[in-house]
Amino acid sequence: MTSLTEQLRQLIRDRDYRIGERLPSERELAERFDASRPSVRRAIATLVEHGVLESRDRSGVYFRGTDPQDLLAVRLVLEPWAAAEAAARASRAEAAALRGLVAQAEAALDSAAEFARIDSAVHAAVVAAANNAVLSDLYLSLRQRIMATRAQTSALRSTRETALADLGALIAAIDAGDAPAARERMTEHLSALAPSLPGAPSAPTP
Amino acid sequence: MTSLTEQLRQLIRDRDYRIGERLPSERELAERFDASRPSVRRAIATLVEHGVLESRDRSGVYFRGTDPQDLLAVRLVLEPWAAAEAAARASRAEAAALRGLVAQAEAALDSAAEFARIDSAVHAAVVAAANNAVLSDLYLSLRQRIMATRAQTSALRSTRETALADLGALIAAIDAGDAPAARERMTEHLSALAPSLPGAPSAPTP
DNA sequence: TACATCAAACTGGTTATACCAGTTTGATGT
DNA sequence: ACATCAAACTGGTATAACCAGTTTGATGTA
Repeated sequence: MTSLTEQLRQLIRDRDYRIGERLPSERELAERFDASRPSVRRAIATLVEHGVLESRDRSGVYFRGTDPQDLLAVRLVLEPWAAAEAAARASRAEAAALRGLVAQAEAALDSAAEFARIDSAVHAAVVAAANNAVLSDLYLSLRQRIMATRAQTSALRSTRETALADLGALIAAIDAGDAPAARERMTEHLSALAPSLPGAPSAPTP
Repeated sequence: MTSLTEQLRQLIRDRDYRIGERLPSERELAERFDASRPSVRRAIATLVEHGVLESRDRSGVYFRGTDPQDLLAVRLVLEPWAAAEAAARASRAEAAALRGLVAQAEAALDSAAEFARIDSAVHAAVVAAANNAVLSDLYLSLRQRIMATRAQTSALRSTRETALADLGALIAAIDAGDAPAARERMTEHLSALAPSLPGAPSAPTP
């Protein structure tokens, strides 16, 4: 059973809405999802609250999109710090869970989609291990945006292998309680997402 | 004209709810605010989304509260970075708006409440000047929490004078495009909030 | 054909009402 | 004093209706 918010997010991703494009009306979405209009409104409100959609009175609901560079910039500020906090504060159970996730990632090297799912779970788990309730809530919002954005799955196996090595080093640093190393590893891992951004040079510009 | 969300936030602050305490039922709130239950539900949902409230099915709506230390820790990560970005990217108009706000703050030195309001506006303006849409949205969430928390107004005039000096230096750094200085000034300014936190030593502990 | 006009259809926002199924509560009987 | 249980209350959901702007497309005109 998937929530209506998730169904809506899925629709946005699958139809590949462009920024500023209008979604179907609330009434049509309700019919399509076989739900009531208030329920659809609630799902829309959630995504509006998280900056994914924009609702204009008497006009329609529009895809707001997210500037991938803005998103990555915020992640590069929050997540390395979260990793450092996790290294300093993570409980034994949280550390064990992180190691388990890395093992799962290794087992999922063959599937781009599955690997991406687990990678995402690692990020969330690191944030949770930082033990900061405000940060955890903020990250929920970031996840909504990350997931509504075109999936940045690493299509190449070699890319996934690099990512796995990054994650292993990151979790090892957290496990060892080495905050500076954890911060550095997370920064590296996230920076690997930059080249896939629109406008990033695939070859040096003259 | 105040929004229902704001009225609700005000209620929470004025009645000084304790963490975990239950709010009146949706039906009672609707009657009290002279609004419909769906409208009240929408306001509640907003505050739930922002981590201020928690809604338990068939039980009630509860004040979730915010750990002031967690909140300050997140602000100390995001806002100094935002200040640095603002220094690097702020437009002439944004810089002028910031200078205007500082002038307003100076004029409001005599009123603790008014000074707090302007100080809050300065933080929001600095974040806006960073020109990062994701950051701006996240900060909306932080503001909800900041405002729902017991107002940390600086009761003493001397404290306000110190804060004003901090702000002046901060805005000057942004104006000059000096990112490292802006970062440092924001860190200092926020750190001044720490001593008022519960558990902070008012005198050195032996 | 090209264009201005305008009415009808459609939009999100709001309210009212009713029902559901668990939870809480307090009166009841022992 | 205590266990029992029915009634009141809770948030979650659905249906329906109305509002007032927006959008759209058919219409009539030049």
